[in-house]
Amino acid sequence: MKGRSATIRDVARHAAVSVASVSRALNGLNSVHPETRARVVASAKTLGYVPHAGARSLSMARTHAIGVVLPDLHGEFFSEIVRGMDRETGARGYHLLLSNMHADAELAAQAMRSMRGRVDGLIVMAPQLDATGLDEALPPGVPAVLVNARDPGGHAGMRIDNAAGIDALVAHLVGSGRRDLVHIAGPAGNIDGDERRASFAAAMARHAPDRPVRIVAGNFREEGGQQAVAALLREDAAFDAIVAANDMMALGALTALRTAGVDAPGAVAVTGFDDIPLARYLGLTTVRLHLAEMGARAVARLVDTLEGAEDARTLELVTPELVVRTTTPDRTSP
Amino acid sequence: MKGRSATIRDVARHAAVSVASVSRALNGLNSVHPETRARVVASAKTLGYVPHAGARSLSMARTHAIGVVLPDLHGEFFSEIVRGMDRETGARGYHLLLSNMHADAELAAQAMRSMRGRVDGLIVMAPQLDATGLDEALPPGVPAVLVNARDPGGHAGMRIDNAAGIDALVAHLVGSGRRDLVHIAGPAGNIDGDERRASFAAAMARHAPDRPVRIVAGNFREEGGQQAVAALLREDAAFDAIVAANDMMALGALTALRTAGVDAPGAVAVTGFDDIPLARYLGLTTVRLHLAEMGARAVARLVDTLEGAEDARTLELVTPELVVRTTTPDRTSP
DNA sequence: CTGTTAGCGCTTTCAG
DNA sequence: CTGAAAGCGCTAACAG
Repeated sequence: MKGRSATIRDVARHAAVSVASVSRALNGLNSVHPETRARVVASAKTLGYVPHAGARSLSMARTHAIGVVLPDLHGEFFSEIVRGMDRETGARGYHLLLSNMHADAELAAQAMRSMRGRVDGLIVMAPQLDATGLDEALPPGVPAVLVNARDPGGHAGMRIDNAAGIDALVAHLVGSGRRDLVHIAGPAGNIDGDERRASFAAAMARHAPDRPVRIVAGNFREEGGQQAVAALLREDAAFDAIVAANDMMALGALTALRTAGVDAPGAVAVTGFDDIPLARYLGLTTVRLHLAEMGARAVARLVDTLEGAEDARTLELVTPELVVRTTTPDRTSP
Repeated sequence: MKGRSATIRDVARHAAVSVASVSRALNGLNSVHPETRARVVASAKTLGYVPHAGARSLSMARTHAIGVVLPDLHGEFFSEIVRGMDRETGARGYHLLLSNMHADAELAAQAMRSMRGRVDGLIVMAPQLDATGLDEALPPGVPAVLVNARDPGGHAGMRIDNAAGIDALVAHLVGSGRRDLVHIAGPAGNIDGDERRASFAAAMARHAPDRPVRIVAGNFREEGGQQAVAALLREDAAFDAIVAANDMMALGALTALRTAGVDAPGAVAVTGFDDIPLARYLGLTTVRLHLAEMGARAVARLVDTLEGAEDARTLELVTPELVVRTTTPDRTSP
């Protein structure tokens, strides 16, 4: 009951023209007699003809699809990025082909290979893969842009500008009268964690050069924030602001502070990083990432190079936006 | 500098065999002399040969990809579903091809057509498309499963079991000693909103047949919950439990109640629907949707039919899970 | 076990 | 303006 769907040949036969003419007519080439085109279009419609994208791709050596290799769609993070990519991809007339790559580098390579002939370019989100391991995995001749990779090597790359984010936070804190900031770091080895930690030191040097750079360990999780505060309190440290490496730790810090009887935004201000939904709800001052925009930019750059533009194969940063809420009240004015 | 990547023919030449043998060797067909296979594998490796998936698909009439047509990746909702699909899809050796369809039915149809020859099957998330409009849009001969569609028509479908969710909530409330429940409904016209409203009446009939069915209008947003409570308070209604059609409205209701001086979980219990992250944080009793599981099931069913199994082309429901937290304290025991 | 030969469905010279 | 024919890269009979 399901006679295979009509091919271009069926249409040609029905319209009594050659397949070449059908192709030309349907693709809007100008060298087609109006009447011929009309006949073809009519035949196509009555036969319910839909071009076979696969065949078209093979013949044109162009799939109009871009592949995305990512660790796991887990959490707000990746889905936001993918959302931005999906958007841009649709706007440019491309498709998105997803493939999640499990931590293992070998599987990652395989995931990429399996896309050859299916996509025109690749976007790789490989927090764990380094540039060289990537070069081996990347199919030769396939343009790629690396998102959130430690080192894009000779490829185009997209990253969050952690330094700018931390700098904005520290500047804001110092500007609101805070003097003794301490940073709750992300897990060592994590790209963003590492960058934010380093950036904190740099920001302190710039905005409060006379103050010491205090950093306590964390893990990006809520408990991490609580434990960090506990440690701080235990050693009786003096501090009036906490710059957590992400929102979850900031929340943990906030609750730990309050349950310990510390006047949370009053005596010690708290900032996060990411601007997760909960942050808005709890009034956490933080930094918004514009993940969707980053995804969109990745696609835009890739498509541009696919369509002939020369890409600088450089690392492009997307700047986070400071979002001031209630956990960092101003102290400079009475 | 980028000599086109090696084809099967290059490998054949290099290994001094026919392309057929290369194909057989590389695809693990048994009818190949071990030594030949070894030579082929070696040649493939030295040439850096990666099979061209597109060509393979065309020849085999099988893409091993499934297309997903969805409104927009916005919010926790869709990304969770897509995540589940991505998982299952990877496990089954398939790829996911995304394509977001803007509300317009014509564009939706186009999105689906554009996938012909690119995918073996389709998963359509079309809250707004009805079954008939879908039948016209669906490429003929392409198996599809509809997720969250009002009426799957003659297709396979997946949906959240709203009735089961509401029933569990009402049973729990009545079981904890509540008598006067009121439902804050979702926007009229929304599938889930409508179903939950109807289910509320049904659940009341079953668990508290002697009580009236009270329903106030809402819109799935936080303000909707606040306004609903305001209206309730204004008319001096007597109620000891609110069953909101989703978590956001439950939150709105909760805060409205509290700012109005009502003892929130004490005098009136509140429940939501969805189990968004915020719900856990605020201790909201609600119902968890298992969205990822739904996505995975959709893929599983589709792949099964693609691989020959007979699908019942029926609507399959995924049951939500009651999550009791602190907004519904027990009142039956002192 | 291996090679030859048709295609898969479409685009694209190259001649009319 | 139109048609015939040669592929795109790979698989799958069909003969050896």
